[in-house]
Amino acid sequence: MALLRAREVIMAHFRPMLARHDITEQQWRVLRVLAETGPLEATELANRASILPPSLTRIIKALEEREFISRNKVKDDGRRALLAISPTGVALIEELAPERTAIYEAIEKRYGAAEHERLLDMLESLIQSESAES
Amino acid sequence: MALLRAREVIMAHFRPMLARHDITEQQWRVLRVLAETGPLEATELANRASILPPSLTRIIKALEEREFISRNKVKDDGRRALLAISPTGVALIEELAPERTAIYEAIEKRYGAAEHERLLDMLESLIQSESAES
DNA sequence: AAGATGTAATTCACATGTTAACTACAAGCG
DNA sequence: CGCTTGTAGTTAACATGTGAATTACATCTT
Repeated sequence: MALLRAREVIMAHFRPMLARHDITEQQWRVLRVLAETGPLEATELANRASILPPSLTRIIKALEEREFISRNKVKDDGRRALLAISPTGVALIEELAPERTAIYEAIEKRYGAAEHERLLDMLESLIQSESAES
Repeated sequence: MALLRAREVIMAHFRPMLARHDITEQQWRVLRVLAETGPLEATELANRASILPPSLTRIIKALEEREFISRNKVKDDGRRALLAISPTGVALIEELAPERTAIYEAIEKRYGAAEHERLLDMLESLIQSESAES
């Protein structure tokens, strides 16, 4: 599957950066979503980060132990909890941001900025056409 | 990452079929590669199926136990082994082929055949431009 | 209020992804 | 020949993907 291979070659560029800071790709995704969107409940976070609930449970646990995120129970509903990125987490994201941008720009340079954008549009379109199924 | 989500929505269509026959997506990929290409050594098979060696070792073991594939050591080199799909494996692939085709055609119908082909070309191009790095 | 139903999150079991270390064998080199 | 280097495959350790079952809590219904 071309989608699989494409994702592999892209992520290969980011892995050294993530390994240097001892976080996984998924942990990074979770932190980025929280940094960009603000505090979220677990279900919403799982959707936005494309991570399944069982995985998210484990990731949250790991990130909480390292104090990159915090959790606060929602009153009025004992099930839910609001997850928020901590200052430490924000600092990590900000530290990685320049490198992340540089990597993306390098990819765009090789592949072509216009192609890159067109590819993203097509992928979004594909996701739309398929995810709208009953 | 759009690539991740796109892959998810596509594979979601195939999972019920695979679950019915009690094989995983990766096992299916391995069998298809062997069916299409003929007997291969493990390294080559791993590359073609986009599966890492440790995963392939486990998958081969599982497929061997169910007698979907066979392995024969290469004489002159005690390390290598030729992996080949068995008649049982071929039968499984052939049984699934029509359904697989139908699913792809349904996707093309929703997304557009021309779009689909263009997307594949762009993905291949991206893979080329990135995988050629030193 | 008690029971049925629904929902958020977790836990379980197993398969795979990922990196590093390791084994077994081959090929080159002094 | 014995040693080094290289290569194919495996094993180990840990994180995530995946589907099913479970827990805890809410809400609905009567």
